[in-house]
Amino acid sequence: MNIQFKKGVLELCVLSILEQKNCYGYELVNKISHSISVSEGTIYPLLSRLKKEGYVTTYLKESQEGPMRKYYKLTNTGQDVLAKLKREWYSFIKAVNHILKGSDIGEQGAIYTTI
Amino acid sequence: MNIQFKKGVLELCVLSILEQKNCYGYELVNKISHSISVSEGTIYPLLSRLKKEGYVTTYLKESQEGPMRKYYKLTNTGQDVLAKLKREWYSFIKAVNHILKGSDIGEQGAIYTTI
DNA sequence: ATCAGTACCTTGCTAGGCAATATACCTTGT
DNA sequence: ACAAGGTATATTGCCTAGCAAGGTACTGAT
Repeated sequence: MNIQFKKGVLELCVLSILEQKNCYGYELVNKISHSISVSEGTIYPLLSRLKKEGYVTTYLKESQEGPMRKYYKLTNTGQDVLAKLKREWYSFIKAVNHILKGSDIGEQGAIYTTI
Repeated sequence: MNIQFKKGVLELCVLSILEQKNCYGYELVNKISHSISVSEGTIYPLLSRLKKEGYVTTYLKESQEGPMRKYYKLTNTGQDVLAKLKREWYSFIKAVNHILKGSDIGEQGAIYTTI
């Protein structure tokens, strides 16, 4: 897994998951790991950043399976940032695929984007 | 334009363009700039890296419009690396779009990938 | 001569991901 | 009782890659 590709994208992923459901850090690591390899040393500092920026708020909740969980909840600001990041992401991959297209077609299939 | 998204992807773009045609640095900056904002201070060090890694070779050629141009040509190793990077890129965006999907459908359209 | 376009390159800075490490809670097996 | 493993949080130091800013130098037009 190319580390560099993830730069900035994990923030998008975390915000997107939090839009669907409040989560705690460890849960996010596991959820994301199904699709993208990621470590705790990445997610926890990222979550601190998101809170510092005002994109999320936190609350504590007890757990039967271990120590306290710190849940993260998206704010209105966070929702706006997420929408902007999504737009940027889709236009970015469109731009990259446009550059790759020249040597792509009929070689490893095509990418069809409809936005 | 989100700077972080570009991390690692510009290498893919440069290699992909060079697969289609030998180019000099300034030309690459202009080509890529049509789709993705990028600066010379990014591309020139990147090209040095690619040469150091043995992904490209270089040759000089005179120009009527200015100083000498340094052309970059993909090596066999470079071709292999490009193929691998492309595979990684496509599987990466597939993974990210899978994570985003939950809140995506019927909101800003869908991304259909066929690889 | 001076400006703009072409063409190359380097320095210092910044952001974000990761391995390693640390802490502490709870359950299960021995 | 206690060790091991899963759950859960957080920090430190390192590395990579992109960028703004600055520098050099050639050519052609004003």
